[in-house]
Amino acid sequence: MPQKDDFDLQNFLPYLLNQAAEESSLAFQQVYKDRYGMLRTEWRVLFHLGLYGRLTAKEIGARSKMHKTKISRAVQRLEERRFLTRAPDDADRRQEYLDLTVQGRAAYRDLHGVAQGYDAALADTLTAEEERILRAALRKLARMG
Amino acid sequence: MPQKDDFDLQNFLPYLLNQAAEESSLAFQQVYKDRYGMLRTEWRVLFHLGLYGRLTAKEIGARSKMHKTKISRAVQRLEERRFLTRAPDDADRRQEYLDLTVQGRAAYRDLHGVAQGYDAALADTLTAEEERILRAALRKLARMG
DNA sequence: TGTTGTTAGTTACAAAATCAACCGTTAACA
DNA sequence: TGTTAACGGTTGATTTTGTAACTAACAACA
Repeated sequence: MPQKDDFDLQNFLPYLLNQAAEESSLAFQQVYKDRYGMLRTEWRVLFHLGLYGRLTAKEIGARSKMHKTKISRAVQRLEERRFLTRAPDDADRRQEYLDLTVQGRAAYRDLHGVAQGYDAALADTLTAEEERILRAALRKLARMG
Repeated sequence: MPQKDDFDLQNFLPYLLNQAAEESSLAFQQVYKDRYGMLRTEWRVLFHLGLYGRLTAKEIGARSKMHKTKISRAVQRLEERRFLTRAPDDADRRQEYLDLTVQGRAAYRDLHGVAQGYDAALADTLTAEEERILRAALRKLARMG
């Protein structure tokens, strides 16, 4: 029982997805790294706080599916660099509320704008139909509904 | 000039791509790790050699876009575990030809089959049109033509 | 209350990725 | 030829990630 011999790495979805993900994030990665010295985890935490406002680390974890140790370390670094502050929750002292500082919000606005422009530029390499179906298919594969 | 406020992480293509890539590779990762103790870099090198036959590390790098240190270390581990051998190139002694051993080819055939089945299972969560357009769009984004 | 189990978050240690410097070989060319 | 630059590949130091064990706080319920 021979295998279809046109099955190579370029046809393997996980590989294709990974290549596309890496390639497509390269230029943007450079921006948050160069402008704010951030790692991807930090940019993600910043983005969540900028978009949804005050959150706990747990809530960020639930939304982003990042592991809690990644979040913990990202929060530490963002705090050190004065992009966010922690506020104790008196009703449950295990958790802390995270808020962006003025500086954090400025970075968020800046990067949000860059991301939007970058996303549009990527989408421009696709037809409208491709873009729509790509997004739908990716959501399915990522199990986001 | 306000920003479109429906732009969140779930709409940011690099993020979506990354989530889909991670989610979709999880189960397969488990297979080459459990059966052969391989890392992703090693599975990729193995796959390239299985698919294209004898290659140098440089050629694997050109095809896979992996960094040369990753490839160097993956080759080392695959050699230690007797999945491949090195053959000197007398015409250019800087480089070596890499060949799979019998054991390496067996692992390749096994994993190739698993990958094919896994890819088909992923594709089954999509409609035929979605699948076709997804692959085309990913190739564009990954700049593979 | 007291015990047991769970949760939010951190820390310690191991595994892996990244980056720069490096070695031996080949190429370019004076 | 002799010198310099470029190349293929490896190594070592540093950074980042992953895994598990941990702390402090809360919850459930005898």
